[in-house]
Amino acid sequence: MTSQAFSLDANGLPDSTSAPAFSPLYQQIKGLILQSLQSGEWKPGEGIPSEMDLAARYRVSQGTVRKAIDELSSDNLLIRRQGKGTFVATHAAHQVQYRFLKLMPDLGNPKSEVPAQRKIIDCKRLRASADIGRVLALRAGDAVLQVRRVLSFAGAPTILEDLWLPGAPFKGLTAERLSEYDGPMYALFETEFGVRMVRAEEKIKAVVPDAAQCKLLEIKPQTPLLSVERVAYTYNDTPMELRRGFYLTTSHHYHNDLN
Amino acid sequence: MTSQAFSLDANGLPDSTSAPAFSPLYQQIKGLILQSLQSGEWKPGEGIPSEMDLAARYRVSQGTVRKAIDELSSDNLLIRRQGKGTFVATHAAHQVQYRFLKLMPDLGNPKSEVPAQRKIIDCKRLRASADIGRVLALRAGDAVLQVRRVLSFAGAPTILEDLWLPGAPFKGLTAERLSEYDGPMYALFETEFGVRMVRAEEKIKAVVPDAAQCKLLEIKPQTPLLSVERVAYTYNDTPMELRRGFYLTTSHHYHNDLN
DNA sequence: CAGTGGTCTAGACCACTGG
DNA sequence: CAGTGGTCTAGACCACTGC
Repeated sequence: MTSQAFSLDANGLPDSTSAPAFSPLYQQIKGLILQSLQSGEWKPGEGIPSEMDLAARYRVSQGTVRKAIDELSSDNLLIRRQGKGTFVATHAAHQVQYRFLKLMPDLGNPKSEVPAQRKIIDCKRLRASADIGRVLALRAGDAVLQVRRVLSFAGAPTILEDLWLPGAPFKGLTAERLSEYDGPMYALFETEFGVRMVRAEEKIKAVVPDAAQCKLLEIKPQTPLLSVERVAYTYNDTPMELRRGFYLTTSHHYHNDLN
Repeated sequence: MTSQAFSLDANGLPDSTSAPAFSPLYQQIKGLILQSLQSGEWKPGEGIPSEMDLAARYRVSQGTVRKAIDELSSDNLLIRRQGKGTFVATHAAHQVQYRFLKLMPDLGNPKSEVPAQRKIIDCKRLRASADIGRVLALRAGDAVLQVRRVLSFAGAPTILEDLWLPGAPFKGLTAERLSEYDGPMYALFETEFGVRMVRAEEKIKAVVPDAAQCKLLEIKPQTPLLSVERVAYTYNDTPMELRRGFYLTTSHHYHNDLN
């Protein structure tokens, strides 16, 4: 790919052709950086070239590159570290163990939380149902990986998760691989399958568990649970995971900041 | 207040006194703008001076003011409109009716949702309990306003809310005022009491309703509900409202975007 | 048309990191 | 110390709004 793939010249002058859709230079730079991230030119955890280097590469000023990186940084795709450089964000960072998990203990601060104990209940391949296929943008009958697992905190089963992954990108994922891996599941997806989850949407309801769920979570019937249905996306807004979690909220809560 | 209340000169040179805590100019400008917002110099919905005017007022460049406004804008305290100016954010904006309410209908897009029907069940003054007082940063025994109301969508009772407000700032708030007002409650707080809610935190659990709640929401016992406990803050991180909502999630869900 | 926010540049200097 | 991101400035021009 050339370093001048965008349609404005270095001074931001628009094409002479009538172009009602105006896109600022820094947005186009942002797009180019995004492409390099998708293509794997810079991998999660690695550093990207310095602002000056990128400015030279794209033939724009440092300020323009800066604004592009600013946005990618606030989108949590890049992480800036003064004096060191700019790095590709990763779920494997030691700092925040579970970036998408918003369940917190009612008492005590989250940081002192002991790491969750994970147990894979089931992991099998099957054909996508209509519902699952639609959410994951698959064709009817495409292969899907289905996983069920339980997370326990301090020995108490607290989260039951069913998740569905498109078969193709996750070829070779087995219960063993999942069990052996010590760290966030999304970190394994990054290192083993090159799939980086960028954002997600959750729909939350209150539900009554069925018998199987009661048994796995060791609760008595009628104990209300939080149903958390998550769709996680990679770059390009491609859905790559459907996950339905059932959270026991007797001593935990789902935390959300509004602004 | 002078226009030079900050401790750096116009070129950003630090005080000669040893100052281990470095604060960039634009952060200080941000603080000054924040003060003007708190003091009511610019009221919700109104426009603030242009970037050039503010730059002159604070004796800095337009770019520095710009960066300050950028942050306030991404904090949802200001709203920029190209060609028109920069305005103080308000809950009264026609566009987004309920900025803090994340309950969405399962079917149909949120925008076509009919406005909620509101009904005040109860509104009384009492002394703060230990729990409430702690959350609202009141002294034990301070006056507190307690409100209970029900929101219905398309005729179906869906949300039961209990809320507690500090008595002093909301002096004069009655069930009548609440009932008569047509619009978001937070908009009424702004216009009638000069209290602007800036951010909030929510803790969500799944619960079983009691008899009174079943009756008000017209549901049968054991129907699980979402318990949404919200603390809302004004400027300065001052807590100004505790609200406990019970959401019926049979045909609605709590929506959350993760990134 | 003037006035607003939005983009872009070029250059200077500061704060932080690591060798 | 050199290299990185972070701040600040000054000036030019663009896109949008409303009179």
